[in-house]
Amino acid sequence: MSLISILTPEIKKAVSLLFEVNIDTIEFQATRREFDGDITMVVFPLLKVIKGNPVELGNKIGTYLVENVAEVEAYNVVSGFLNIVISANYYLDFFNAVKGNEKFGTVEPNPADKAVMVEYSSPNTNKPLHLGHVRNNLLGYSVAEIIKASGKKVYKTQIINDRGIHICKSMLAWQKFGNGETPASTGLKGDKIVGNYYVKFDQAYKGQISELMATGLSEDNAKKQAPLILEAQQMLLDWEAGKPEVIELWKTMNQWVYDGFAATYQNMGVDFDSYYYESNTYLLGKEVVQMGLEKGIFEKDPDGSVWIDLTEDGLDRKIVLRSDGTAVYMTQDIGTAIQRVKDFSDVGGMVYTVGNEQDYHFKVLFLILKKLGFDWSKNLFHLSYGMVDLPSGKMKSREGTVVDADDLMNEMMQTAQTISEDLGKLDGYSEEEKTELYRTIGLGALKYYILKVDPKKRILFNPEESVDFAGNTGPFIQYTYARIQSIIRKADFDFASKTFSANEITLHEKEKELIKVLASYPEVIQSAALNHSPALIANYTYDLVKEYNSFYQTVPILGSDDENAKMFRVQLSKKVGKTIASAFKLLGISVPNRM
RNA sequence: GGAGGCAUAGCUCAGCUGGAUAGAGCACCUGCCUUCUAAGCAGGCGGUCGAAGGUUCGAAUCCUUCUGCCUUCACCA
Repeated sequence: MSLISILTPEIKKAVSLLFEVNIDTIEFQATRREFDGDITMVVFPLLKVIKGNPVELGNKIGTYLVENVAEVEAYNVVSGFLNIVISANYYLDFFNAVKGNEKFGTVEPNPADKAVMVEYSSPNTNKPLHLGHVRNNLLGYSVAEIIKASGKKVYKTQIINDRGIHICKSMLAWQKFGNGETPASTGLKGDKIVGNYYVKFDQAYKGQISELMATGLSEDNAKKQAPLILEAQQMLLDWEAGKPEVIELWKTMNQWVYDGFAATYQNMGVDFDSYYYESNTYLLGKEVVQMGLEKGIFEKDPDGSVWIDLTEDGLDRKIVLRSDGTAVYMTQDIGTAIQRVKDFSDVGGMVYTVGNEQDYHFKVLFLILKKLGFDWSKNLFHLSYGMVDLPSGKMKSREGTVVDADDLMNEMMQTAQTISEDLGKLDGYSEEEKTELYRTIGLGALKYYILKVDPKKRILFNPEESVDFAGNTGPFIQYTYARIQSIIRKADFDFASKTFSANEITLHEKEKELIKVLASYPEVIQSAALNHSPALIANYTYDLVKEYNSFYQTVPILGSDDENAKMFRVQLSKKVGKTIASAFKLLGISVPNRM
C-alpha cells in the first residue's frame, strides 16, 4: 500500500470530522530536504472550502493523523504545508514485503486484456542502419519492454520498405559495376555492399546529369533523361511485372541486407516477434481503398486517382491511390495495420515508433482507419521522436557525416576497453569475459545516452560526450551495480533469511531515503508506459543510484559493528542492485558483476 | 502562407495533476583512497526558466500575443 493511498482516506475523514466538509482530492508532494518529514500535504487548496488560516488547518489535521493513524509519527506545519513524518516501521514493513519479490515493480498481464503491437526500426533496404535508426531501435525496444512490464502483452514488429525505386538503384549499380561481388567474396556485411552500390548509382547518375547539362539541357530535363534513371525506372516496372531475373536479383540483394540488419540488431540487442514487408501489404491496402470507395469514404477524381477529403477535420485532401492505380505510402500503411490485426487477433492497439517529421502522416493514417470503422483505431499511438543531430548539424550522406550504427557500437566498445584497461580492475577475467564486459559497458553508455532524453526532443549527439563514463551515464549506474555485487560476494553469511523490525534496528536517514526511492519504482514503470518514455526509467535509475552511492559512502555496510545492521544493509544493497538490473533491462541495458 | 513541435546554468538535460529558496551531470575550483570498487562521495561557482501580457492565494508549468530554431503541407517513402 502506498503512503498516498493510506493517507488519503484518513485525511478526508479528518477534514469531514473536524470541519464538516467533504473534499475530493488531496494534494501531496515529497517533503523538501530542508524540512522534517517524509511526505507533505499541501493545505492551500482546502482554503477554498474551509475558512481559516492554513497553519491552523494543518495543525488540526496533523494532530488528528498522529492520534489516529499508526504510520504517522509526527508532523510540522510550515506556512501552508503539512509535513508528515512516517514511522520507521512503515518503511521496514514495506521493505520486508518486497525484498524477496523478483518481479517487484512489474505487473503480470491479464490474459483477458488486449495486446499492444509496437512497431519500430522499419528501415529501407538500400542503406545500412545509422544513428537515426539507433535512436528508433532503442526507443521502440525499450517502450515495448516498459509496456510489457506495466502489465500488457506486447508484440514487437517492423515494416520493411523493400520495394520501390531506391532498391532498384542499388540493384542496377551492382549489375553495372559490381563484377559479381557478394558478401562472401568481399567479407563485407550485405547491407554495406548494397549501401555502397546505392552511393555508386548516385555518383554515376550525377556524372550523367553534368554531361547532359554540358550539351545545353536544363537541370530538370537532365535529371529526367539521364540513361541511368531511365533504366532504374524500367527496372521498377519489370519488378512490378514480375520479370524473373529482376525478382531474382531483388531477392538476392534484399537477403544480403536482411542478413546485415540481423547482425546489427543482434549486436544492439533488439528483437522482433514478426516482420512485415511492404511488398506483401500494399495489395491489401489497395483492396481496402476499393472498399472505402464503395462506402463513400474515399472519392475518385476524373483521372482515376483516389483521395480522402479531411478538410472538415482540419487536415487536407490526401491521395490514397495514384491515377495509374499504384499504391502510395498511405495505401501500404492502411494495409499493414489491418493485416496485423488479422494476424494477431488479440491486438487491440499499436504504437508506431517513427520520427516526428511524419507527424502529419500518422494523424491522417489514424483518421482514415477511424473513418473506415476499425474499433482499434482509437488505440493507435505515434511514438514521435526528435531527430538526432550532430554538433556539425544534420547527418548528410553526401557530406559523409552519416554515423553508421555498426561503427558507432564498435567505437563505444573500444572506448570501454581503453578506460577499463586504464583502471585495471579486471585481474582474473578471461579474454571472453573482458570482451563481453566492454560490450556491456560500451553499449550501456550509448543506450543510456540516447534513452535518457525525452523522446520528443531533438538529440544533439556529441561523440565526445557520449563516451563519457562519469556522472549521469550508463557506466556510472553499471559501476554502482558492480559495487553492490562486490559487497554481496564478500557477505559470506546468511543475510537473506532474517526480517527486521524497528525494535531490532534503527533506520539511518540514508536507508530511509533509499527505501523511499525503491517504493516509487512501480509507479515509475506505470508512468513510463503511459507516457511512452524510457527517459522516466533512466532518470529514476539515476536517482536511485545517486541515493545508493551516498548511502554507501556515508554508512558502513560490511564494516558495521551491529550484526543486525550489517545484515539489513546487505539486504538493502541487494534489493537496490535487483532494481537497477530490472530498470536497466527495461532500457535494454545489461549490468556487469565487476568493472 | 496553413498546421505541428521545441526554447530552463557556459554545454547536455530533469522538473508530467500549478505549490516552499527552479534541480542534476559536464566544465571550472576545494576537500576525501593504510576501512566494503575514487567509473565514487562531500562542498563551491553558475539561472530575470526566449519576451511581454493575463488567470490564481501561488506560474518554468495554464491562456493570449510576439521572437527564434526545427518539421510538415508530393500521384517520394
